Amino acid sequence: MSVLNPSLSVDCVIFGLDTKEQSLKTLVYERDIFPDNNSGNKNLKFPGSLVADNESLDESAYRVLKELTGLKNICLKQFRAFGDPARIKYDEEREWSEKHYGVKIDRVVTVAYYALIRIDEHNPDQKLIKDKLRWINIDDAENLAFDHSYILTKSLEALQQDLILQNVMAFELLPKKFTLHQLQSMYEIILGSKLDKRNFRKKIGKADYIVPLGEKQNGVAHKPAMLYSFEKEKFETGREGITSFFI
Amino acid sequence: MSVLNPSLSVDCVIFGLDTKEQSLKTLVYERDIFPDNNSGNKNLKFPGSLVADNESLDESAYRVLKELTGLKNICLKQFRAFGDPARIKYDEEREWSEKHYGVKIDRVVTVAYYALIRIDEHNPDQKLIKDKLRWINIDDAENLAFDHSYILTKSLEALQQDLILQNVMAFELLPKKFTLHQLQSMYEIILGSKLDKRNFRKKIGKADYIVPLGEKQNGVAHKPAMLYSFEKEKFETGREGITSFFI
DNA sequence: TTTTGTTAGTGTTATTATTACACTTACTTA
DNA sequence: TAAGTAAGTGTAATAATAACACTAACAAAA
Repeated sequence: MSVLNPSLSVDCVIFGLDTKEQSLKTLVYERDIFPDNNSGNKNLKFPGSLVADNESLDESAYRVLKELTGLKNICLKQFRAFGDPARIKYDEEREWSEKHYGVKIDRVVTVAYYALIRIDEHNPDQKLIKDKLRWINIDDAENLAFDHSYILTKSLEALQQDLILQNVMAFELLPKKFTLHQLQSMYEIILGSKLDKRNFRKKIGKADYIVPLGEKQNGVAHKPAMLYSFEKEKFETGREGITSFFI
Repeated sequence: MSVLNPSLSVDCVIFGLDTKEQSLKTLVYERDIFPDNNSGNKNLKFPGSLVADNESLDESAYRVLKELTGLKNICLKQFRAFGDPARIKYDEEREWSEKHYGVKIDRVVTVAYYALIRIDEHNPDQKLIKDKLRWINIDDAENLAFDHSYILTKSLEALQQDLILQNVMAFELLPKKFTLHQLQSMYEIILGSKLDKRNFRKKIGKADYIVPLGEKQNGVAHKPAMLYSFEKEKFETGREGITSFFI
């Protein structure tokens, strides 16, 4: 690999939808620069790295994600750069970074990306998960390393706004065949609020890109639900039906 | 001043509302690295500079704007980073940058900001305007230096989206006392489309932060219009009335 | 003083979107 | 066979949007 730029990094905020727990989590990478007992979350940071001199920001983000988590074929979205010279708060953090990357570090501007995946589908590399990576609930993500808690707040705002303004990412989270309950539940988890079932279905009914398959669930301990699929082509061309999603 | 980071810059896309010409312009800085005759817009770039090592991105953007245009007290908004390693397209551009900043330059990631001002109010420094700066119509801004035409496209999208989702910046463009015609006209210029007068006024009527002053224009060659003012406090707290602006 | 040009200002109707709200059905498991 | 669970369905009130055309008040020109 080529030379790393000591003042430029990318960070990936990976949101994981936990459909069982009905919660939204984020993937963090654990280091051991502060002693275990009273470190709080200071050892936890988002997967990220310095940018190499021959790669674009997007390329860098995808590379880093793959190297640090094993995740690929997921869609990252750049949402902001963070450049406070005091982002690196502790001497230990700076020392860790210098040792880790093998370069002298002064200030680092980071370009942040986010992605949204299903935890039960795209699980990251199991060896990494055991060793360094951990899913934490977004509500428990205070006082992360650097300014990463602030980045998390901003990325959640960006995600919610993109979801409301109809981002395709949301649909790509679902299995190929899904029920309206699953779809609604996904919106509720991400937006952090409950939606009315009947109004939700009324709205979905107008979207021509969400099509019933004429096929039902089976093996469930309740009335089996109709399965639906998301038709990307219809979504991208036209996009009639839904005006805006649940503002 | 302190050391400039050779791989990190900020660029400011300043949108200027030209109320007389009913058009949206942008402020560009002219260089002389390509011969005058066949250079197209290649000599034109947005005001921007490398970032100093002790300043935040925001500070850098405000500093650069002031140094290069004389503009201050305007609100810049960061909207994206651009990091294609091939952003610098021509050898001449690289050479110019190296001479200009006095550092060796490989690849530069730029963090872009935009602002929206009224051309007839905040005119930039007159000496600079004569010498280096120029307002150009956004429709004539093709083939600018580096990737600045692409940056312009993206910044306009960001501006329009922010305006629709009710950004305060728009109101700060207007004189303290303004007519509904001026307000509508501003929206039309920025959004690039015409709005219905009656529906517009109906919508504005619901916004409690746009208040009639009980005072009229005078000296105009037509029926004098009621003057209104924008009340920032009411806008920031509550913000009842308008739901979303003209999607 | 009359005419011309210009922007101000106003209401209705039809359509569509939003919100709030409660019961029966179909399946599995105990 | 009962209990538990999610599926699925309709209405009515309110609010938002879109399309549409004329009269009023002023300054300047004729």
